[in-house]
Amino acid sequence: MSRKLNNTRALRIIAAATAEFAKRTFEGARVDQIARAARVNKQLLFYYYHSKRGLFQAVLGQAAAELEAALAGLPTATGGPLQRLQGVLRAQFDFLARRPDLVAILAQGNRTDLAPFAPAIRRLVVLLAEGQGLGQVRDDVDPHLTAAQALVLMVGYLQLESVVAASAPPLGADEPALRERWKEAAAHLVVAGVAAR
Amino acid sequence: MSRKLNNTRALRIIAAATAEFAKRTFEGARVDQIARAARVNKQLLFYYYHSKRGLFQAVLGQAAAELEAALAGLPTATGGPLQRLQGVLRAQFDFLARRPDLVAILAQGNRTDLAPFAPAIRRLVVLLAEGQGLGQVRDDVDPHLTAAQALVLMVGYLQLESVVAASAPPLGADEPALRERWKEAAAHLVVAGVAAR
DNA sequence: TAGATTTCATCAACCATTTGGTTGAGAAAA
DNA sequence: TTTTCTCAACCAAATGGTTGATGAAATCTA
Repeated sequence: MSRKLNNTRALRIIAAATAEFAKRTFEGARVDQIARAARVNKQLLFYYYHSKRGLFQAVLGQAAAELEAALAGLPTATGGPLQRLQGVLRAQFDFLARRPDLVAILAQGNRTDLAPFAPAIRRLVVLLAEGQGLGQVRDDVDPHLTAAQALVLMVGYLQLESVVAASAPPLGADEPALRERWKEAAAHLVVAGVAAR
Repeated sequence: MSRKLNNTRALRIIAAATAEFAKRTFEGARVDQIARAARVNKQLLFYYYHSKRGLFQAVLGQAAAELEAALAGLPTATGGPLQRLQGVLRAQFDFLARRPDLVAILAQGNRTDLAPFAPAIRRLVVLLAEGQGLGQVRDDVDPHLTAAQALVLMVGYLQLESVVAASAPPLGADEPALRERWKEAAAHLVVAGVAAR
């Protein structure tokens, strides 16, 4: 039962650590608290991951993997490249919005590690290039730059949501939630910005 | 000489604290290090600001004030609302890019405090509304939302610059630096996105 | 104005608590 | 019986915060 238990516990540890690192930042996170939340002895963390930093790397890696897997599994919309682009943008945003912890972790990762958002960007780049091939996306658009803009629009919003909410909100009671409106506006801005006229 | 000295030291403290908080996050920042960098006794920090958090609030307030002052002093471009909008976008980005410490501090502030980027957004809202009045900005554009998008595009980039750089960079040697290209692309995206057709 | 006193500003030395990390030993598999 | 896993107790270092004392202005007093 050790293997099973081990695995289960390792998962619990990663989950707890993800939450803690996301909420409190690497420096702010307390190893003790992670252990308690995972219902494990603190030493187990060091046994598995050697150090706080090692644990964080594990969390980061798993978060990146999760993101990549989720993006790969997104439903492929139908229609032309522009419509598919819009669909992918919406789906990516929805996923990121549902997993703010991943966003927080990965955004921290950028300081130490390589780009964990790369798969998300790549996906967009492909669609944009495809659109250019079909003459539906303007040729003077740089797919990489535009894809990165789209990502920043999504990730940046999720990190600054309270700023946006605090400064923008004359929003009627029945209006769609700010987040939904953002999603639509961002997807629209990108698509409209690259569409060949 | 006490008043002068006090003031000078207070300034040094704020400066040092801004740098430290920006680089290492509130939790990661070490009071000791701030004191050393400001060449003051550690206790002086507590004498002035009572606690680490208090010091951070002071830093945050001063950063917000600095941002507001700088934005107010931006040169007003000439031309129609759209051109002025583009000018303001460029100028705001330039300023924020030159003061990454302010960005880092203010972005942290959002978790605890009210929106410190509000003045920047307001400025954009005014221009957009003006453009709508003149029929140069589409009526279905929500000025608040669009202004926030522009801000996220700028601030988000500065926070995720390494991600963007790591995932996008097939950039030729003589091309303008990534940051410059981003500035232009972002300003263009926003302006083109709202312009009445 | 000289002196007394109160207030402001500054510091070195401390301190209680918390932190990441160890130790050594015992279960449980293999 | 060797390897893998788990834990309670421990520890040195660091951290935010405190104490008590001391120049030096500013304020008051005679």
